[in-house]
Amino acid sequence: MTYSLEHIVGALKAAREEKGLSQRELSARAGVPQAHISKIENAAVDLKLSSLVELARVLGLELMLVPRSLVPAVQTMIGSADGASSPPGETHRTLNELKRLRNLLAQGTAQSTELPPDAREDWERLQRTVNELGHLRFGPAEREQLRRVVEQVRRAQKHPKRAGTLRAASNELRTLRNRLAHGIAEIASGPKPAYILDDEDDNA
Amino acid sequence: MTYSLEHIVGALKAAREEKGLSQRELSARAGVPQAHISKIENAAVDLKLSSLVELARVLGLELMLVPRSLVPAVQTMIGSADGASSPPGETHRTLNELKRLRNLLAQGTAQSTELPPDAREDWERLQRTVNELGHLRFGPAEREQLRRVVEQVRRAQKHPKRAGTLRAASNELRTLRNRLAHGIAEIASGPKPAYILDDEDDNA
DNA sequence: TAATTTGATATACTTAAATAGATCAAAATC
DNA sequence: GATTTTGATCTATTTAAGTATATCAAATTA
Repeated sequence: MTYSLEHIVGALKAAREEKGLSQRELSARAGVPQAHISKIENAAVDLKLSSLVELARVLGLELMLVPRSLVPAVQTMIGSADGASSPPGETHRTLNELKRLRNLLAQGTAQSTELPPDAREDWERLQRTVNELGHLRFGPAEREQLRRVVEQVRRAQKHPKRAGTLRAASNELRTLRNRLAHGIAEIASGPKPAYILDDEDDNA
Repeated sequence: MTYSLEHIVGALKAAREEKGLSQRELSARAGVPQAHISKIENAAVDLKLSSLVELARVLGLELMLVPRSLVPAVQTMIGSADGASSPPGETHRTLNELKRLRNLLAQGTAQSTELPPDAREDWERLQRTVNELGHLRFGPAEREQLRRVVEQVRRAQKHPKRAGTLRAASNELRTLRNRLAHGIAEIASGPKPAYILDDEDDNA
């Protein structure tokens, strides 16, 4: 296989991992069997253009033919867009942490109607907040804070009647969200995104 | 077929035409049958990645997966690199004109040994000069001048004993070459390319 | 520790890309 | 006007992508 094929195939795998998807999850989204995805990522097939385009689309990528002389410049652009403020692999871990939290909240949703009103409010607030985090950019410290929130939610689910744990988790997640939203404004020179905040915790 | 597939296929055809190649010529270089190239360019097959990569390579292109958000920027870069100082289609016509001239000179080479020494020298000078033109950038006026040179060479071949026609063609081609080389230096801000010129017609 | 998920590999089948070569009408060239 | 070149289409054959499904060992999660 030529360099270019290996490069394409490697980029697909990296993009899948970057999005925190398993091969089975990508399979479900792209309509391609998991076994075939494994072969593709291992360059064990010479895949068809339409298959490549579909996989790329699901992963937020577009296939382009670029004059060879411009390849280094384009690679630099891509690198700048991807690498900003996260160390390698960090995005993957963060997405996995967010996934765990969403799973916990999804599992517990049926039970949350049995909670006292205060706790149910915390639960819903957690769900709203976690949905606001997906596009924000985490560092290791932020991911560690997210992990603590996941722990707190897990403990709260184990002892539903223990007062305050869900509230603490909700507050900490909100703090994390505001801190990240604030940091994004600093990184992105330009007008800040317009947030409509439901809480008084507004540092923007 | 999705937009992206059509885009890729269109870019291949445009690149082939830009280089002044016929489907048969591309076939010979890429090792793909002409009939298949026709189908590819008409989106009548869902071609394999290895075929695409090979065609792209021959055409001076590289296949890249680009984040969707960067596609407009990359397209702008590509447009700037291609479109500089030539109107659409101009490069194609110029390459065809250069091809004609090369063909004429190649056909006439065997006979040129029968020419008087002066005329033979003009012939060789024409051949050297035409080889220096391939990478230079023509406008409509320059292409018209090239066309006149092709006419002059054709006439010289019809009447080999008519004095001066070959010399006139050789001089005009040299003038065109120097003008283009000079123009290139003006377009490309930066150090001028280092030419080693065989003639006194040195305007650099 | 047990259960679940993951990526890799296998079998069997269907569909189509790729190839070789020929041929045609239209366009371009001489 | 005659010849050559071009892009498109055709037939027949071979090879392999794509699919469905199962299974496995290793890794991860609970």
